Amino acid sequence: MSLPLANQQHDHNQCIETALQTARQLCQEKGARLTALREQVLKIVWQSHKPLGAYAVMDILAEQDTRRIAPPTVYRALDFLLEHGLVHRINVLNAYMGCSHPGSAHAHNFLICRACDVAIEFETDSLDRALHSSARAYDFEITGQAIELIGLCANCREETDHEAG
Amino acid sequence: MSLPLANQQHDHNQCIETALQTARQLCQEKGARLTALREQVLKIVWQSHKPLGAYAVMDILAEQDTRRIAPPTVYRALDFLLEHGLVHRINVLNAYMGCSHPGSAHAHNFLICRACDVAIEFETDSLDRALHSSARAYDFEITGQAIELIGLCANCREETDHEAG
DNA sequence: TTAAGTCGTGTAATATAATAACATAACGCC
DNA sequence: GGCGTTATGTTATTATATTACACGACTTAA
Repeated sequence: MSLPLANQQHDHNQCIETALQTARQLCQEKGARLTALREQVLKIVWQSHKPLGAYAVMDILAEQDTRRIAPPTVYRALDFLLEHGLVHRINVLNAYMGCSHPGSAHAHNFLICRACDVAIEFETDSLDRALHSSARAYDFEITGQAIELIGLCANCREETDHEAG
Repeated sequence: MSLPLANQQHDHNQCIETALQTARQLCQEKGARLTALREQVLKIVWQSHKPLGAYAVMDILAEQDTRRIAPPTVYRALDFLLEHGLVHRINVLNAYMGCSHPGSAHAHNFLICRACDVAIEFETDSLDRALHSSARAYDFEITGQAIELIGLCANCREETDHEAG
């Protein structure tokens, strides 16, 4: 199995372009208004594969744009994007990142590297099954989930090994 | 399978007592100092099976004690308790709750009822296996995890059903 | 028994994250 | 154009968490 794109050298502009295109299409289909501001925020969040805090987004927004940007502006845009599945919130980091598979119904599971901060979105049937079977065992109805694994990605572990060895 | 204690009528004083006893023993074994303040905070966190915010803990502490309590006091105590596995942090709620199985090596998975706020700690082999197999697939080394499932517990779902029906 | 060192706690200020409440502007539709 | 709805702007505030430094209590060893 090959490593996820986030861990490889890749043309990230392509990631951004794809994300924006998909977002536009999905919003059009749903009749949701992907306004200039919302698209700008989505693009900022997609600048890298690292989750970005709301205030970081705000700062970048302020740089790109001369007008003064206040927190609600950013949070509203993020809320819109969250609602439509275009970004995810990483709770352990209080941060936001672009969704890699918007549109497709899928669970939101993350591997978060504490060295390089990259967050990798993944899904597996076995995990979903295990989660639902646990919930069933406790007679619990799942309506949302936050699965966040912290650790070291392949790249960073390599570097650490080199330093150590 | 019977419902977890948190969902049943039970003598909660017993929960608290057990938690405190276990904590004292574990700390003694490890040479960690469970000071009066730390024990007091642990007891407060254990007042219920609902995660409690740091500032809520602070308010209760202030009520119990005439001296003024500042945030660092609480956070330091919580940090100590977290370090020694006596409490958990629930990220989706920015809140803390007592650990049901301190001392035993175990993963920290939670079912969080959004109606009654009770959080149930659970563990299953299949979930652990699925998590580790996912991590392996992405060549990722797990060092920490936050598995938080949001939804409705059995009790609350019953009530909702009654209302609806 | 005191001096030095460590660890725990107190205190003030500040950083970071998020929301409330209300005003204004843009858009979509007759 | 006028009207209702949705989006954005603006100010203030709340919620969560940390920094930095001071003080005190206990530990150990000269």
